[in-house]
Amino acid sequence: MAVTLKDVAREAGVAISTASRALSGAADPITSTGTRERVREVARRLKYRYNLHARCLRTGRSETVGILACDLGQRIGLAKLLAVEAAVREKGYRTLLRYRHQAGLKGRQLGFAQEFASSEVEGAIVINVDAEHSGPLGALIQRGIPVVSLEPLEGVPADVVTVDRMAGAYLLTKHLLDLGHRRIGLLCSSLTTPGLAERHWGYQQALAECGCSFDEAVFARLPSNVALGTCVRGYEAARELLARRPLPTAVFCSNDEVAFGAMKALAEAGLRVPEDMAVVGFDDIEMAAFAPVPLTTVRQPVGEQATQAVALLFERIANPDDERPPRAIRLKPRLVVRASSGGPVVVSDGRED
Amino acid sequence: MAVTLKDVAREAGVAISTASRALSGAADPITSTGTRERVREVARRLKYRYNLHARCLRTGRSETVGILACDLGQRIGLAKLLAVEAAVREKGYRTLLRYRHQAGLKGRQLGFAQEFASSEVEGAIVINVDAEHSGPLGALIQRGIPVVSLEPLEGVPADVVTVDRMAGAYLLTKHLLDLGHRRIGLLCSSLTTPGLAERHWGYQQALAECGCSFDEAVFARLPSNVALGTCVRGYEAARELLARRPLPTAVFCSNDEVAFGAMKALAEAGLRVPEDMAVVGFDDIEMAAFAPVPLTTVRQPVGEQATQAVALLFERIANPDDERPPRAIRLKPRLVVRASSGGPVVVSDGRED
DNA sequence: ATAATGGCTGCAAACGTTTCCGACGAATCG
DNA sequence: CGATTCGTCGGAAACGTTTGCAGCCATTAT
Repeated sequence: MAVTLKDVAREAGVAISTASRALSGAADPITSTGTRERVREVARRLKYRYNLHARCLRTGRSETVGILACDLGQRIGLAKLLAVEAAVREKGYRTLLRYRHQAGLKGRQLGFAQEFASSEVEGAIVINVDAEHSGPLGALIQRGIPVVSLEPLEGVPADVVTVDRMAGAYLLTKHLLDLGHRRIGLLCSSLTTPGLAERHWGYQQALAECGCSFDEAVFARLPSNVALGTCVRGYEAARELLARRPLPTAVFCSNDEVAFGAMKALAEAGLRVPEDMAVVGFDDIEMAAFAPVPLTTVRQPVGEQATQAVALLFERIANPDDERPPRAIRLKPRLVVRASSGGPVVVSDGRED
Repeated sequence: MAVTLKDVAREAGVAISTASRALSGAADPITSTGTRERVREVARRLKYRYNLHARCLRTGRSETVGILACDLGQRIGLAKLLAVEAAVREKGYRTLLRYRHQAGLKGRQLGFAQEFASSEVEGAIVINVDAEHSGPLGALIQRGIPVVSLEPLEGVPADVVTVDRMAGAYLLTKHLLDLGHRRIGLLCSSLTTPGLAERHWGYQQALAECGCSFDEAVFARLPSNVALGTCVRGYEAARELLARRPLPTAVFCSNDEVAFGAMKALAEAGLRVPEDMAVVGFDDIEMAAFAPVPLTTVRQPVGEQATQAVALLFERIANPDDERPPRAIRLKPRLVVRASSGGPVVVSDGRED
């Protein structure tokens, strides 16, 4: 059906091997200029396209990296996905997307990482996985396929390029403390999940420096049903928090979407932002500046994270026998002060840590 | 390096073909239960994984569909991407992501659709492409690879499953007219791009029914620099619109992100929503309900669109020789009335058209 | 008891490409 | 002028899998 290398060779009057050389090697004069041009002309005329699987089977390289993600409810995750895709493409590689909706998890217990066929991908970038998949990820690495994660991973010997959430949380909390807040609410889905625990530590550290301590009463958990959407979950958690007394004077939201939800809950309760309650988010998605009250938040260096992760991955791919231990790169986020915290609107770059 | 079928066969004491049959066929008793179990046990022990490229080369099927997208700046496009991925995965196929950042276009003039190698994908879903790529898409179809698009496509014989934007725009405009508005601003990037032109028609049709006509003076074009982000572009366009006189009493934004930008411009100008100016968006992204003023908009049936598109694609894949002409399915969007338009908050389902 | 039947299994070809190796001609050098 | 070298090309093997075909053995029917 499809036109193959044999057709091109026959039409051009050369051997298959010659045709292959004429088409693959870019500048190597392993074929004479005459035949090379002739073969290429024929290939163009016949609309020849190489067969991916034959080439990959023969060369042993698939020129593909897998992108693994579990929950892309937040805009920041999608931004990272796109950034990784761009960085991978920059290297001339393909991207295979493997996405597991949270809702679909119960259907199949098998981790999706181990589902990769042999030589399907040469490496993988993990945007975001829940803990249940760390096992399969380990199996992947054991098969000699390098993995780089954008989130902290426990018990898996993978390189990680993370955004220092602790520093981010510290910056935000410090910012609120500097503005005089002493009772700062906390809205997130868990205190123990790796990425979130980090945030909590940063929050607590800033509190401790100020002589304050964490009061469980200001913590409201997001509903676990992700099908609700992150804004809605933030809204629900905020309503729960607002029912308690005494009210905090500020609230720390685990991401910008949650902050949007919280703002709605505050507005409905007749509370003004930031006069009655300050609000800060996390991520600095584009909409943060367009929130009901422009949102003070912390910016994740998405592009840099993707670039570095992909660079690390390709380094591993190029040196498969290199047994060097997993590396961890932590990128510093940047405080973006807007109106929702009530402070003077400035941007400090937070590199002092 | 990797463990192959030959290793499994040798270890199990059977021929390669037997091992293949024992592992591939699920229930066909083409091998005896004894050997099948034995081979599977060995495969499990050796952690055998089939080689993707060898299998695809032999069978001629790659079990992969490509996902093509050009500009994913809006949340709705990402929602569609994820929905398509889920629907494809449901069918047991892989998804290959091909994304072209708008900014990267000038770099390579080659359309990305024709870049697919032979037998790399069995079909493709187009989320969103600009007109420059319609040529390459045609070439793809000519190679016998079915394509289904989620946006209207000109001059390309592909199936399309679109959301009826004209109906959506009509619903929104009618809604504003019913509320007494007669001068309705229009914020979008172009009046001629397929998807947007549709919207404009719906807008004009509703206007015409009411005896009004379109006044160019209420149309403000979004800045073309997509790197700015959609909210910012909406903000800029709205500022331009607000500088003109007489002011419209309502503004129709080409999507929800633009509406966010517009709201900010309105707030800065001291105008209240909806009292001084009503605002409507398009798409109904999650955040629409969490805008500074909850946004009246039109909901795109994302899940249904993805499911139908994938169904159509697999129908074509299953019947490659079927020469039936391209089909077009138009899904009806649904009006979602919130506070930003000033009407009574209800939800009509717009199926009367 | 012999022939026919049918279930399992092994052999080998094929998918389309890359690449090693040998061969051939021309060109260069001694 | 003969020998060596170099550039160019063709032949053929190999990558790992699926699958048509043929052969084998056990079972059943005649």
